[in-house]
Amino acid sequence: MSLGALPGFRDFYPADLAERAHIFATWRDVARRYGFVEYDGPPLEPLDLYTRKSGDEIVGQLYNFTDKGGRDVALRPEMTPTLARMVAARANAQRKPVRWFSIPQLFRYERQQRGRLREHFQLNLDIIGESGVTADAELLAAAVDIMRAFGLGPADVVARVSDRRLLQAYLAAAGVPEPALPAVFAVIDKIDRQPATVSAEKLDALGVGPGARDAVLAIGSATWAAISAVLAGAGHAGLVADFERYLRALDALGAGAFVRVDLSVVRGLAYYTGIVFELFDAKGELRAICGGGRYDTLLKSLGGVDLPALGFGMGDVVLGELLRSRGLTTWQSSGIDVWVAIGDAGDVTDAMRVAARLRARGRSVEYSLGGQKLARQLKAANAAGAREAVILGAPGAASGEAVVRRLDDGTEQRVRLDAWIGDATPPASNHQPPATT
RNA sequence: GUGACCGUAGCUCAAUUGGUUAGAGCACCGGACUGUGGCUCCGGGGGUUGUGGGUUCAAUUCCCAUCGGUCACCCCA
Repeated sequence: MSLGALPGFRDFYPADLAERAHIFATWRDVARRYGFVEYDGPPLEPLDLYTRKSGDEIVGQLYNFTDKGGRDVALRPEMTPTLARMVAARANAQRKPVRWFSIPQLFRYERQQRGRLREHFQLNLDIIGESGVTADAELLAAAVDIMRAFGLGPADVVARVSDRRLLQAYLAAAGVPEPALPAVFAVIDKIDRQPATVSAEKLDALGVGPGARDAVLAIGSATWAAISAVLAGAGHAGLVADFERYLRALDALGAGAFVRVDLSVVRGLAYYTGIVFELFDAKGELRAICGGGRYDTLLKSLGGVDLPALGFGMGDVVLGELLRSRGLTTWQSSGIDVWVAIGDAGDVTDAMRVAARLRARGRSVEYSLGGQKLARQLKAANAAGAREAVILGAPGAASGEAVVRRLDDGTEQRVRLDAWIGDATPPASNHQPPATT
């Protein structure tokens, strides 16, 4: 296996690429329905585009090197810095809000695990230049509609939504000391992945009192009614009203059934400034399918333009695992349209002429490249998934006639070849359900 | 980067717990059923048992290293 792909990198065989193409096509279709337009940037960027935002420690997770011109460069680990640069360069010329999406291949030097490779494709969908919560709702509704487009419903996928400011206010109201907040965020971020006793000990060590500690530990199961009551009582009626407008907007956009308020969603620690969300499979078996939120200060710190922004990333790896586990494998190839076979009196050049004319009309056509007897040709036609075979030079056929055989039920029809080719039209769709044998 | 477990054909798995030439199903290729596919039957290709050492008369089996995979940390853009 010395010739295999590098660890964490994938070979895409035709069946694998069919899945990838299906995912991309679905992403593009929903993005288009929401008015987003596609962009792209270079896969290789200056190293400091990433260190400027995240510090030098991120270098350990980058594919970086010095190029032949002495420049420190890195394969892109994320799209946001590139987006920020591109938007900043033409910020004044863009109609606001900007709705852009991209499907970059991203790279990170990390030890791979299931659902996490060293390379993946990630849909990035961002809205720039709108600070109201309707934009937040629009963004999540798009993510939810992507799930729907793949055939996933509320029983399959849950959107957990939170807000950095709500969480902070809620913790303060519960009695968490102000200086301990960042460290408490870190504990909450891990609350599902470590025993409650460990989380409790960490909170104790941070000087969080017993009452506040219990509130933190139960934060994932706190209902919006309970949370909003606490916040309203603590003088945060404005925050509560804003978030409720967000939830109502999600309902209006048809995404409400997927949404669950869960303040324990922290989304890392870095640059999110407002509403954040994650999409999970409802069974909780896989990693997050999608994550995103509002990052109003990031563009200014990266690219110099001060515009509010929000976006999400959705990778192809976990999504593909989820679709396969749910049996939603509609990308399987449906095979070719026509196989041109030649009988006794036929000649391979006749098959070529017929194939050429059918192909010119958009049909997918194969014929036997090596000389084979008819039984063999039909066997090959069947293996190729052809829907019908046209047999030239069948015994007793008049000049200009051919036999068209349907391969699903074996029925045959004698046709005038010219008329039959003339009737050929492109197939309605290349995404038929898989042909079961 | 740290730790645990696992590596046999393209895929899923065998090989009487150290024993002779490593097998089967599926897939692939071909033949027969005397020139119209799927079924059936027959045959074929394909493995340095991940790799390299070690122990032994003998290693797929035991030991070490290395590479790869899985999982948990780390990290999550």
